[in-house]
Amino acid sequence: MRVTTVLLAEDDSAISDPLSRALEREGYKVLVAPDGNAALSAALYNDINLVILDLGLPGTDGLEICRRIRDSGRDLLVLMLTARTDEVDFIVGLDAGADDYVGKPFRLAELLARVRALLRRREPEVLEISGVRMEARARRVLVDGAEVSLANKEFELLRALMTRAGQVVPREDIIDEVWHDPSLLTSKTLDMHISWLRRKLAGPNGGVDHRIATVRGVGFRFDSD
Amino acid sequence: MRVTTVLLAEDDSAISDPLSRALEREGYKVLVAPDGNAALSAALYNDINLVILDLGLPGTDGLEICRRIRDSGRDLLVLMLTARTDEVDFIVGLDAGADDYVGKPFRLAELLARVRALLRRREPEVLEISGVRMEARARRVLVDGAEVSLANKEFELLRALMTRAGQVVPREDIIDEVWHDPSLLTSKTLDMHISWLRRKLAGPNGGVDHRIATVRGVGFRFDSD
DNA sequence: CGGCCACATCACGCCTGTTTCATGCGGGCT
DNA sequence: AGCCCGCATGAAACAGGCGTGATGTGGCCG
Repeated sequence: MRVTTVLLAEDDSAISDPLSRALEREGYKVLVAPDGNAALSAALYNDINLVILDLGLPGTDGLEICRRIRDSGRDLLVLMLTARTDEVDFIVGLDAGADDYVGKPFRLAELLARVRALLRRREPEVLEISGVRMEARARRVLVDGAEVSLANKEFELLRALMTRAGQVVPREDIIDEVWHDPSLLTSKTLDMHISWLRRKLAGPNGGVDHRIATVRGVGFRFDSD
Repeated sequence: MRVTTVLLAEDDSAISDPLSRALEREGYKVLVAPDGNAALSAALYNDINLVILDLGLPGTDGLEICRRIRDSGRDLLVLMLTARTDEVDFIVGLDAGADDYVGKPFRLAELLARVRALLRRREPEVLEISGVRMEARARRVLVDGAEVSLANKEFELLRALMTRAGQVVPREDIIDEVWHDPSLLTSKTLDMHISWLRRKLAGPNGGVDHRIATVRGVGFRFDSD
């Protein structure tokens, strides 16, 4: 599973509606659960990476849900959301095993930033394969020691390939991950970016890049030598 | 990067437990002391950078602990934490030598922000990267040995970039740190200051500055050569 | 061998993010 | 008051990112 999935456990559609749209725009797959039970079962039986959990959910108590999620041993992040901003709740919330805590009202940008920050923990800081070194936080890529400057999409594309080096990554997966938009499925845009990326990876002397292999009818593969 | 150690002097484990987890997540090493004596000896005999000191600690009085820490001459920061939020305490607390003061109940985000802000003061007195020497207390900057005079915002901006040299600092983070005002996010003001800063860093002969790199759509990076 | 299909590239052009210029405002200093 | 400096902002120049249609290429299958 490459695409990050967020479960939004929130009953107020005045919140969940725009928020889920914002999250989708950020490239996450979003599930919405309008009450405690739905949230819990969604969290346990789907492949979720992060739960945004409103404490004021109807049905099972939010804290209880959080605890049960923790007890289940699943590796997912919990970001608590609540109208009550006093310390008691935040303490109790963190104690129940939440990874972070945002009080309402919140700024959308802040919430998104927190989500990004939480998810960043699961990304490796530097990846080095076949002479290509990718430094995530510096957003920098070195090929055989020399820095090459990649555009945003190129960088994401390379990351998508490198994090699964040695395996074929289907076109569809790449598009999900880099463009977050299945409507590009039929487009040649991806090929274009592959082309640019290969050229940059090949170095300035313009040789042919041997690292990104095409698998006809399926996708691409970043070879680990 | 050195590890920053925080001493959490707090007896209520309902607070210290989750709070220490939150601090650890921020990347600090955390020690917990459940009473006054433990706090004092931990502060004096361990390599602590910052103490979060609950005034309501059992054993030795919190203010007294603070004074003793100060008297010991150790270079550490004290952030006071107390249920009593009236200004009398605040005054007394600062008088005892606290560097900052947070009343309960507090928001987690706020406490963490204060901690970060305090620790920023501890940042190295002089930072020297890629030929740029920044003397924090003197508020002076030398580029290849020659002093350049920076305006306030320029200085803060440069500091924000230099303290995270080698990493991309997102526009949003910079604005948080330098302007404390998210409404500037959409504005070109930051770019303006970047522009001025680059010009000054480039030196009088007006060459192009190579140190501050733009990362399109993300932020800026101060390159360590 | 011929045709088809998937992929690679080229050339173009829009659009968004960045840089810079010019301008104005306000606060501190003389 | 008059001046200078720091700083925000609008407009305009500019650059690079990125999607698309046209066109080339090579493999695969009949």
